[in-house]
Amino acid sequence: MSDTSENEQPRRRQARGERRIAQLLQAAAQVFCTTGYTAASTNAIAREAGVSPGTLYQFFPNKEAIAIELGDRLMHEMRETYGEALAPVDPATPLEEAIGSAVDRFMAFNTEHPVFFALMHGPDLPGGITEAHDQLHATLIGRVEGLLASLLPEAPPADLTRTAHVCLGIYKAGLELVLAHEGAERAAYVREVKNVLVRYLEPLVGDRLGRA
Amino acid sequence: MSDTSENEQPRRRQARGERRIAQLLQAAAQVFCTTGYTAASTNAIAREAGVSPGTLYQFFPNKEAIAIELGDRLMHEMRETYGEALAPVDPATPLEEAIGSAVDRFMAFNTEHPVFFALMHGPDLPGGITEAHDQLHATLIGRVEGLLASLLPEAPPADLTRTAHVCLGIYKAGLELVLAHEGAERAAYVREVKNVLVRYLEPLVGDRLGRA
Amino acid sequence: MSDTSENEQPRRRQARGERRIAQLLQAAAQVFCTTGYTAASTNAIAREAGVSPGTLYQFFPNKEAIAIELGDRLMHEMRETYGEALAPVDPATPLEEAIGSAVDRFMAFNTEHPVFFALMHGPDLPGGITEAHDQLHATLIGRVEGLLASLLPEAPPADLTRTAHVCLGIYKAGLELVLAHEGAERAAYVREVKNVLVRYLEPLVGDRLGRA
Amino acid sequence: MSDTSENEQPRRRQARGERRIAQLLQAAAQVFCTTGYTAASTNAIAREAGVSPGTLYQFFPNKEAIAIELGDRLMHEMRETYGEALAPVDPATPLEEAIGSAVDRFMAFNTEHPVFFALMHGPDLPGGITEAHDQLHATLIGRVEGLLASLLPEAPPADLTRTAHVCLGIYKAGLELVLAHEGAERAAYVREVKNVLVRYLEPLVGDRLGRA
DNA sequence: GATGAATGAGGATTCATTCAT
DNA sequence: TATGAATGAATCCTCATTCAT
Repeated sequence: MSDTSENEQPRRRQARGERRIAQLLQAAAQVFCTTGYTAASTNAIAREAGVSPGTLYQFFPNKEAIAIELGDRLMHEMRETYGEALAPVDPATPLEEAIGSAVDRFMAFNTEHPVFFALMHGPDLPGGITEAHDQLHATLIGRVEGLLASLLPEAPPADLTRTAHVCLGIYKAGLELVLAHEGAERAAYVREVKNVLVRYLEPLVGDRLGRA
Repeated sequence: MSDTSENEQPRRRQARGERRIAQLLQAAAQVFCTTGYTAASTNAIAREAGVSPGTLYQFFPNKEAIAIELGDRLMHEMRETYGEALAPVDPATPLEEAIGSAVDRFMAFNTEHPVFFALMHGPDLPGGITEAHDQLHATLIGRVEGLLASLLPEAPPADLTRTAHVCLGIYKAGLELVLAHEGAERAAYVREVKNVLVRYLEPLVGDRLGRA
Repeated sequence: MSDTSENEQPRRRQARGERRIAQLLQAAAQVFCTTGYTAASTNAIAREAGVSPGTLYQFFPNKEAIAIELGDRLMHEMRETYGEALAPVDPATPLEEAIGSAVDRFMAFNTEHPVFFALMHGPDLPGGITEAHDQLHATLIGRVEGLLASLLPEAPPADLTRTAHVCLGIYKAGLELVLAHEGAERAAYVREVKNVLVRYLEPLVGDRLGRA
Repeated sequence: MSDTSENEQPRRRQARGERRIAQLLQAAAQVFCTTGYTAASTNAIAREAGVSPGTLYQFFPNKEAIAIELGDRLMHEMRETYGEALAPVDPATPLEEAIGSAVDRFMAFNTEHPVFFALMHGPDLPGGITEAHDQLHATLIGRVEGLLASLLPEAPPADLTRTAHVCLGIYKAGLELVLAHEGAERAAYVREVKNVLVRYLEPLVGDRLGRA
């Protein structure tokens, strides 16, 4: 009846739940990485998490929801780790440096969280109907747009969006290659991704530099 | 039962078989496009082809085999339509023209054969275990390498392969964006893809031009 | 922990328990009405009641028990509302009036408590294995027998029971029709039910009237 | 290539399928009778039929479809066995005879096909949303209306429909009682059902007889 | 070759019920 | 008491594949 009992009892309960959720998400990450999103089964996720199927459904209504939550948490962690700082770029920063550091950070995060790729890639049907994927994609596009906005302050919104899509596409394609290689070759691919992006954005940004 | 029948019957049978195979592959293309490779079911393909599942298995041992054959035929048709010409490029051709025409041709083919994208994309698991996908990918890489070889005759093979992977990655990412849009926006994305590729390759090719 | 607490605590607990039980039964009524008895789930009942599944099982050992208790309370309320009066009928009362008022009262109760129908109907298997249903049914039959006994004092028990079953069957069938309609049509069906019962019982009762 | 081969091959195929369908429907009838429609599971039906679940789904898309087909076949058999003759009644026939023979025939059919009752009863939720049940019910109402139309040629359609619903309700309630008893008691209930119906319809038909 | 019936394991999801807290 | 997490069998249904005809 005291405040503590009313606050802590539920907290302890929720704590167990939270642990289970984390455990399930981790298992889901594992399974998504191994088999891909489409082929991943809720039963497999539950098995990987060492719980019964019923338990999974106590926390998530379906596979989609798991993917969405996973994506949310990843984006959250990304923001926490690298800060909202992805966006604002000091106009004085040379383009190569800006791109280089952004790519490095993204890559670091993606190599540490391979699920991210699986989620970005999404289901294999061209149009990709999945909410999870769409949501993640939209968030990413937003962040890239933010970054680009600081680099290309005078670009019309439509162009900016298009450029963001192209950059993200390049990054995703590059990421696939990076993840597929190791060591020196991986590093080489990272360099290529940066190159492609820098060279692609250079002319767009050029005016700014020219004026400065 | 006579000798003649032994000569002609098989021919007729093979002809019928060929028709069936074409029919099945077309149906498979349709289904792959609609549902994606992973989610496509052999039963659905058979239904779409208007034949029984058993018939399908008379020509293909499994889903994989269908995808592989489909990829082969697509590559074949691509070669027939655009010729081996993709590769040899007159060293005098300006880079933009070479890239532009190659992208246009690829894009034309891909828009006419949407399956191609589904096959390239393959199942959604990162590492891509599927033979069908791998095979198609390898062939494509080969062709791109060929094209690049004529542009960068002095590049070491490892660099060439890497560059080919990057170019194909850019192209695939671009294709996804192109297919996702229509009209003017689609055209704009096509332009962007060309831009990206040209700007990426320019410095590599530069020496050649400089020398010329 | 003191003696007083042993006297008062239980009372408070019982009071709370009673409230919980009432709450659960009301929720169960709601769910039974919405989804039918067979399809009703204990989890759904608990959710509807705003408590956890565990709490439900603290008061009821299973779904059956809920239905039984619900039936009991309904019968109890029925008795309290309309009195034991259902049974004793002044022999001088004309049959139509006796039947008419009995049907009206039953119908009023049933329209106010739609669960009643769900419970009477019971699970959809012909033989009705459910205790809940059986118990309710038995009680109802008993009451109808009581009513009939006052109308047909000389009928042999076996006939009386049979007649009671027939009357209850007619009433239940009629109730279904009544509940399925509204307004004037509903009223018309109520009239029909009365008609059927009166006409069915008339000849059986006739002797009594003739003799009197 | 001859007509026979084209006609008979499929026929033989279909023959196997027809047998399976009959077998599945019979199994479904069994299961519906035992457990009721709502609680019946497709797996249980398949098991009862001695086939795998997949086989069941080759012929029926879901439980509903099984029930519908079962109902259709039952109605069909009913019509074939007792003829469309249920409807037209010679105006000279005494009411008791007409009702008596109709009830006898219905009862005979229903005792021989206990599923019928399960299907008529339908799922246990009051509103009964099931197509199978609705369809069967509609057909039955239609037939009863036909019968009544010949007895009450001057009744307005709305009354006729209502009367049909009441009669069918009485019959169904009676059937439940009849099926729940055996031997002499069962016979007694059959008599009661006839009584109820005759007494209910007598006054409505009376004019006709009066005039005759 | 062609058919379509048959399989049975596996998919997502639900549910009555139990148990630690 | 109350909670809500946990269970695991059971639900419906699908699918790649095989096989008798």
